[in-house]
Amino acid sequence: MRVDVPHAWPADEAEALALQARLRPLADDRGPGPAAPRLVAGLDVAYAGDGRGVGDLVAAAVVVVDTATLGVVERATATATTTFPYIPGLFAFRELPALVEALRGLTVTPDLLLCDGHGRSHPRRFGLACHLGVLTGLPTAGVAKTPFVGRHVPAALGPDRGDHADLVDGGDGGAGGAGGGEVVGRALRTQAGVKPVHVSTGHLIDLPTACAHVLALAPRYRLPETTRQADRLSRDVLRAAAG
DNA sequence: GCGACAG
DNA sequence: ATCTTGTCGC
Repeated sequence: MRVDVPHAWPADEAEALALQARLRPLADDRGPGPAAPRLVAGLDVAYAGDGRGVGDLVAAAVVVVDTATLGVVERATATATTTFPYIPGLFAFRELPALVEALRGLTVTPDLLLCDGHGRSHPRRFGLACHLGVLTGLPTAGVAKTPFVGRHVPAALGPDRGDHADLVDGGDGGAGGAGGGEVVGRALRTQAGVKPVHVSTGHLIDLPTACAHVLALAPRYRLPETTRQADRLSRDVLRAAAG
């Protein structure tokens, strides 16, 4: 598929922050988004070296899954060298170049992109998933393994598969009932008795819809099949490219 | 000033 | 993210 990056890539933190401010208004929070996406793509990046600095070899992978069968429809990968360090809140500038290159190798256009990281649950409401949505013009959502911005009330999250609790940022001590605050995502239990994943919207989809798709893609494991497949593929490619 | 901090 | 031993459980 075609993906344009119509601007110079940030060279430092200040430029990255400025770009986020410029692109943030372009992220569309309106839903509902795709009600029954046929093709959902999972994206992930594997690192060699310490994984935090510049000059590290990385491998990006995109795996498109057919939601009707959960079977793999297509896979695409790309290797690159990092040009931006790992900085919480600026994660996209580290991973996007390789991910965009991998997406360009796709012959089909996914109906939804699921990122390994956050979308709206970000300090400036513009995490990787939002950024990738703006660049591709496709619906996107973030599925993160750990919380970033926003907390949920522990007691509000049930133990069963499908149980969920809002991730609230701001307001009273951080996880609020009536003290205001902003809902930036949702802690979603994809497997009974297992630690939840953190879902947030990226672009052109609403939170309930995003959670429904993530849950459907995770019938057996904690992480959605898309993410699992992309994670495995990126590691395989990195291993083949490095050692 | 200090701690926290997606992958 | 990546580096790793052992351990519990299906």
